[in-house]
Amino acid sequence: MTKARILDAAEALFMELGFEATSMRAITNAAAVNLAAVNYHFGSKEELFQAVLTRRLDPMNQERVDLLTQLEHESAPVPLPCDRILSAMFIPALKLARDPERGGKNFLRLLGRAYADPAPFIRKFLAEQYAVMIARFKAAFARALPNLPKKELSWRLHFIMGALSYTLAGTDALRLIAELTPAESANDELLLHRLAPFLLAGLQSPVPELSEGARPHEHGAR
Amino acid sequence: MTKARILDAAEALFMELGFEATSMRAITNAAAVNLAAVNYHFGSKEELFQAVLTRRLDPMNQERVDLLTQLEHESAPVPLPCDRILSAMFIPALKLARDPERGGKNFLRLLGRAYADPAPFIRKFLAEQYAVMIARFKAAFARALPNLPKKELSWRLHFIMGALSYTLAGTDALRLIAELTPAESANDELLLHRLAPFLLAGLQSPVPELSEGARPHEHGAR
DNA sequence: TTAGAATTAAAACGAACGTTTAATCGAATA
DNA sequence: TATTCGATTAAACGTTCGTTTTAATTCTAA
Repeated sequence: MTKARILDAAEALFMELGFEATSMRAITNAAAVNLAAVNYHFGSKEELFQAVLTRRLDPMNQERVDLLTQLEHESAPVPLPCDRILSAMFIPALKLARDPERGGKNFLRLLGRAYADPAPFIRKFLAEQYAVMIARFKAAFARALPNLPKKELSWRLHFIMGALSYTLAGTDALRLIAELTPAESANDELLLHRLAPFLLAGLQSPVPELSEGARPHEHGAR
Repeated sequence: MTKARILDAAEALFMELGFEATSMRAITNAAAVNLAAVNYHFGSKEELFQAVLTRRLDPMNQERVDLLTQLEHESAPVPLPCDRILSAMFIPALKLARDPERGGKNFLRLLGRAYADPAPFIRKFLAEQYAVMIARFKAAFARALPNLPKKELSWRLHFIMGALSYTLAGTDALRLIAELTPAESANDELLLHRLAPFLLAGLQSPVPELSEGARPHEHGAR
């Protein structure tokens, strides 16, 4: 199927080069299809990019919500604890990373990059794709952390999404900085099982006191 | 000065559009200089981009190292605690964010984006820029956390750099997701004072047990 | 004042970009 | 077999890209 070959080739190239730096000719060459095939099947380069993301992202986010719902039912009437909620976010990502037929790590790296892409159509698309899932998980966390102010929870969710997407993007630059071997940083399972406890500790940490002038370790800035 | 005007305009445009999507003509128009001026003064678009980053990044990382050294001397012979080490990373970034004359938030957003950019010359450049500073901070953390395995520390530093750069990049997309007002997410001081305790908790959390088959909450994957 | 270098200006370079057009193919339908 | 219609092809479209060239202008120092 031509459409699938284009999607596969585009996924790999967008991951490697980014959206702007990937040309239609590079995509169609890699897919061994005619140059016009992308515009015929998808309309434009932007729509192709969205199709590449949707193909994997939609099912994964749905799986996350379904898993969360299932875990909550198993735990009811006790609220699902934080670590189980986090696992409902991580496990579908992990399963996808392990499945080469669904793009595997390549797709997750592409996704991590897309988060930081300034192109408006990408930002808009991601916000729409994630809105439902994030709201669902935020509600779950709010039940697990009844004493955490909503605003603080929003911040911490923001940090979690940041660390997660950044980590999955797997930039080689910081890989070197952290002195991790490629084999280690390419092991997504190991990675996520290190990341989850790290984020969990931050999520469950006490609320910092930010009352006027009472910030810890002020060093004369301002 | 023509060079300075080019650097300022390029900084703003690279931040807003990314490297590939920013054209030389857009830069020189915004800077009100001739199109050829960039190639004359900087050689190429890539070298201009590196010049934009170096102008701010070099002094900031130097400031971080200097501040860390000073705090360690004040604390000696007791090892500097984690929260003070983290503050040596954050305070220079905060000061830069507050200083419009040094690019302010725009530059930090640009920097956060650069982390996720797949372009090899950017990755290479950043790795070189950060290598010294990260090594210096890793040594400081190792002294503060003598019981934490080196490899685990590498991971946690990776997560910290990820959350920090992602947060400073300030993507609008997830701003919406987290239901934070633009005013709130634009307040870098508030942001970093929320992020620091979050990361500190993760950094100081106990080492997770990852011995074979003893992972917490395994859910049948594999 | 003037020679010479530094800088700017305007124009053009070839290459690569995303997209479109028009012709052709291939298989299912009648 | 003839017809139809979606899929594919080759070619060209106009635009924009980063860079270079050439001429004019400005600045500096003798």
